[in-house]
Amino acid sequence: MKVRTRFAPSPTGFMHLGGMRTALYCYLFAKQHGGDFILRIEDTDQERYVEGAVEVIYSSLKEGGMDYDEGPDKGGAYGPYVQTERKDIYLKYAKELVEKGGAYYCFCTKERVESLRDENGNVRYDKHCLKLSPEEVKKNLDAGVPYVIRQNIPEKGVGSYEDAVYGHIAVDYSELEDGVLIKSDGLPTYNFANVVDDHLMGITHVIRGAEYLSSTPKYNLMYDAFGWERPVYIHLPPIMKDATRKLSKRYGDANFDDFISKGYIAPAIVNYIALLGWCPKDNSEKMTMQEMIEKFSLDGVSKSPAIFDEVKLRWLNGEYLKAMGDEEFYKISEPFRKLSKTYGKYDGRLIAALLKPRIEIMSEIPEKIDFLEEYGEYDTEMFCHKKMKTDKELAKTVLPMVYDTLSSLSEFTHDSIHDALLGLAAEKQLKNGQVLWTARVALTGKDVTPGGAVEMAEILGKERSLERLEFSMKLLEK
RNA sequence: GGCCUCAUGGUCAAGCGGUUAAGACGUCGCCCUCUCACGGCGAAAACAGGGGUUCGAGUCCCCUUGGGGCUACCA
Repeated sequence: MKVRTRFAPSPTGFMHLGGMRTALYCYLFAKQHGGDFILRIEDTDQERYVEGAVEVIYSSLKEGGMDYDEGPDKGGAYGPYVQTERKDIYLKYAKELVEKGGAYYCFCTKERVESLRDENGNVRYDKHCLKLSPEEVKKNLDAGVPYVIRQNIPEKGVGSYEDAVYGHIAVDYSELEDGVLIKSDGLPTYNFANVVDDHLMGITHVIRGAEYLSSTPKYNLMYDAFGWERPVYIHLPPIMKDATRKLSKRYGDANFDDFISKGYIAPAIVNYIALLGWCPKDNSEKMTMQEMIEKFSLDGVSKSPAIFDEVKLRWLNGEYLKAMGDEEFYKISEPFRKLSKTYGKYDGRLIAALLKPRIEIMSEIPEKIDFLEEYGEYDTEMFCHKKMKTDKELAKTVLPMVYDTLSSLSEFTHDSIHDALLGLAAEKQLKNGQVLWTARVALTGKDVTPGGAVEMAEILGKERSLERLEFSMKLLEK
């Protein structure tokens, strides 16, 4: 049988990393088995619906490289893929479940249900309406009395199943309550819709967060009552912000889009979250999507919560950046270079190439290069460097030589500057560092720069380099 | 509160009865080097606690502690 998995988010906000990882595992598992990955929108909670959230789900999955085979914007043989568009289907199956004894109509008012609240504040429905005779039910229905449809959970017995990650799970039915399947607005709750849809859409493997671990026996009861085959369950441990808080949209820092705008790239994010809760057999860390598809395996999925570590994500992102071609980095870094005051004034390709191995996320770009535009009076103590064997007196003699050397250059390229400066050092019997350190300080007025004297001169260009050398020579005379 | 569930360095994690308890990030040190970064080498750093089972337990069982989840006409 063909494997079919589904990612079923509710459009209540932005795409957060926890959901992203669930989608990823669904995708990896399906693709590994040559199966289909389906996107279904669970929008039965009208109150939490957020405008635009569906589009974010589409674009995030696409950016993340998780192309779904069927979905609302893609079509497929099992549509529609939006639950509110499937309303009639649920009601039909709910009625069928009532016939089969797995559910029943409930006409109780909210007030009455509220009055059932126990000392812990938990409401547990007392099956009051289960005792209604068919005639009474029909009478109420005909009279248009508002109703919900509740699941009929056995009062005794144990519901158990084998989870592919957590193993044997057993819950006593007495712990479960007769939850609402169809709400008074006629829409189904998640508890019902997911069962009906997963069956109708031929989902073979249900992959979702571990928060459903203990309610799964309720779903199995429905599968059984309908006479449907239960899917394989694969529950996933949560991703945490820290030891006690789950990573959630509420903190506003777990959105995929936020990471993109901070200068992380999608493949790195996806690669990183894959590692939260899963470890490939060979312990690989940096993997392409294709490699992840090949290596994915359920016995490598862990059961314990994983804390999201942005420091490691940064590192991985940096690895991706370093492995990227210069031209590609030049292109994707454009929006971030634009944020710098140097934008448009220097050779963008040179700057990009210099930056690529030195940053982990692209939002670091402006601060790394803005110094190019901040040249001015600086502390000449920087010329003193013990290890380089440099000091101010040396600078006074070296700088004019550097000036002459550079000004005589007809071609101002990395190689020509490099050869000229090293040639100067050799000729004057100086250490490379004595010339280069001195030149770099004079050119930038900084003790730390991304790149050495040669790179700095190249970026600044001949005219600006000479100006700055001149400025530095005067500064030293003061 | 009840029920489900989890527990190896700071973090991600390998391990699936016998190992000097991997690896990665981070931290620190050294090397390379014109600073920074890259790269290379190295170090510190863990089986939550207590009982069993066993010749032998991080690995199996129980309890304790701690964490997470469920307990909605939310998903």
